[in-house]
Amino acid sequence: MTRAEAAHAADRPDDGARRIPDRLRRRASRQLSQLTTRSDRLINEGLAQADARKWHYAVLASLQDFGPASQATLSKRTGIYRSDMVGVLNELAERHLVERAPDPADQRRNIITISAQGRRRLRRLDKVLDVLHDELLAPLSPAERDQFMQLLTRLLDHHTQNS
Amino acid sequence: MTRAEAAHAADRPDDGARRIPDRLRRRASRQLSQLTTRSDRLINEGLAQADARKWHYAVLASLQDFGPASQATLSKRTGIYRSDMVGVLNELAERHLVERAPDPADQRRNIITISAQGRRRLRRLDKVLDVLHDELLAPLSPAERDQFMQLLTRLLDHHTQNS
DNA sequence: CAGATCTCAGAAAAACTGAGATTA
DNA sequence: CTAATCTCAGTTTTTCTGAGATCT
Repeated sequence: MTRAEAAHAADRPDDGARRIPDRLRRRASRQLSQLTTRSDRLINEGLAQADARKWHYAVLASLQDFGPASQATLSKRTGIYRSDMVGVLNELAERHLVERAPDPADQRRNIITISAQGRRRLRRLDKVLDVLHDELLAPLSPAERDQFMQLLTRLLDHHTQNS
Repeated sequence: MTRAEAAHAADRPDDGARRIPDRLRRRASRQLSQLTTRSDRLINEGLAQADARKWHYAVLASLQDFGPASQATLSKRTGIYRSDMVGVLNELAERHLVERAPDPADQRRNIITISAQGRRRLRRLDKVLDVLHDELLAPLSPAERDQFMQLLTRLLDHHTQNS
């Protein structure tokens, strides 16, 4: 900071007691997107070390928790765009983590199934993610982590209803 | 969902009491990035209606709260990349919201100052953002909003220290 | 000379759109 | 004929890199 900047900073109205944080730190949208930038970077780099990407995890977890599904259904569940799902599934199928078979009941659809290898992979990625989330949430106590997740989830549910 | 999918879903282990949410909803990183996607969209569209973008607000707010600054300092404060700052300031200067003058003390620097018109603009944008944040945080009580902000800020501060 | 600052051109990654082919 | 599904090609937006010009 230059001398001019420092001098001006000392003039600002809320100086001294400093009860009110500056505008930028008061805006939830900003704190959210800044934290998400950090979080995404942490997760992406961590998963990259395990030769995975977050979409891989999303698809495997969705298949494990909800069972086999068409690509369109998987798109809705994971949030991956229908057009990007193709590529993600190609990567997963190459590694034999999922199987893609035509739906006998509807020839337009593929039915995606997680393989035994895919389940092993998911368990591995879950462990990696546990460690990464422990780092992400490090400053919070277990109770605070629950609280945080609960607030996040309520907000997200509210904004997901109408879409 | 197809019949096959529904049948399989009924087989999944945690069905019934449903104590444990599915994997994807348990991961803070995922909830965070999904909420941020919604939040960013809300804010961007809201600001667009006022012919502004979130970087405009960030720069104006930073200038108002901390006083005139060089572009490099503004970059650090707002999180806008040094190379993108040029374009943002061009847009703001075109609209006469800031003034860009060479620093007499250091000819490499520009000193950016908010104008009277810029301060009016900032007050206007603050009102727009108040409304948008009320929508973003709608499901939370005032106490919960504080709690949420406090948790967010602690997390962000923790991850901003070392960089 | 090393290092900081501003600027520009463009790479990289992610989100998104549109349309063709196939089938219901 | 309309609508859904999968696929591909490509646009848009945002983030980020690198380097040149100028100045300390």
